[in-house]
Amino acid sequence: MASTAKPRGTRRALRDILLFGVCGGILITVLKLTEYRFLVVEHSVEIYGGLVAALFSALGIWLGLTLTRKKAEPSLPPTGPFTPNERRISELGITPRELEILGLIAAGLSNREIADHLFVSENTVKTHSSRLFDKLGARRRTQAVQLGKQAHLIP
Amino acid sequence: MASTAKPRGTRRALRDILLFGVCGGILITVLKLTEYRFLVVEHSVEIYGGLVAALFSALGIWLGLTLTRKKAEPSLPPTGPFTPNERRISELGITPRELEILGLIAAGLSNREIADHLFVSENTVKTHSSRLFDKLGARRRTQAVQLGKQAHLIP
DNA sequence: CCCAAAATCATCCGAAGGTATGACGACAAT
DNA sequence: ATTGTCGTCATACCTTCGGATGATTTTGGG
Repeated sequence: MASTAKPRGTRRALRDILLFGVCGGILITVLKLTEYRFLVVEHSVEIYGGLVAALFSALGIWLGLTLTRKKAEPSLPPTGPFTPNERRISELGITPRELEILGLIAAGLSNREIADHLFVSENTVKTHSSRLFDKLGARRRTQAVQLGKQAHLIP
Repeated sequence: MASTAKPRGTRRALRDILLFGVCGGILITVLKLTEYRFLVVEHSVEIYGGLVAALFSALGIWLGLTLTRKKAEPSLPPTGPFTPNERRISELGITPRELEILGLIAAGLSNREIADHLFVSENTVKTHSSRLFDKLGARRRTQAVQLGKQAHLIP
């Protein structure tokens, strides 16, 4: 509990302060560099700063977009180009029962509903799904569904 | 300006940019007074440059993550035939933010992760998703994903 | 300027999900 | 007969979700 001390209210303020500090440092440096070379316009430093800021924005956005595009999906074991259903299933050691439960999870059913649908106890469903998540490398059922579809384990 | 929900994102980005420029200008002024005292790092410009690069990356990532497609390029059609079916969206009264969160839920993210990704609090995400579930008629997030895909709200 | 919608954040609390561990029976392979 | 896998179930404990509610702020329109 202490590990996740989260002052939510400060998030926004923190952002602004961070922005302020960061751009301040950057501006200082750039100004420092440019000043000793071409800058002889001490009266129009503001304009120069604005220019720098614009350049920063452009490059920053580009950088951020590029990075986000890259790390879209961190698939773990798919070393091959394409692995069919059963191949991947046996690779991951997923049992038929677990696969069946994955399908029901993807259908949006709760553990309780799955248990009723399969005529087993809810604990059993939990055990299966736990092992399934472990094999899939998922922490949540939504993630398990995503990974399962991605690996063509389920339609 | 295609199907991207344009209304409030532009203004927000504008505000950030403006803040950027303004505090930059202020910093410059302040700098003008201080640089004649402490700034004696002319010999370590390289190190300073490295530092700037690091801050650069951080700022870039932050910017890219925040303004992912709020003010990005208008290249939407060539990416894919994904039609969010705005008819049903407005029918159900789903706001852009809620739709965004639905997408992240479908990606398998937890509320906490979504909050971090969008730079808002977890409570906010919960509020959005709660209303989203209500509008979709879903009781679980897995069900919301299923219904959302079924209604072509998400790819 | 005031209003409405949307977005933000918070707190409480019960429900559902997930982890860890252990156990038992069925069944196949060795 | 021993071993291993699979399916089943349980108990305890913690985390995450989801509902309900109220509040504040931002933003766009009249």
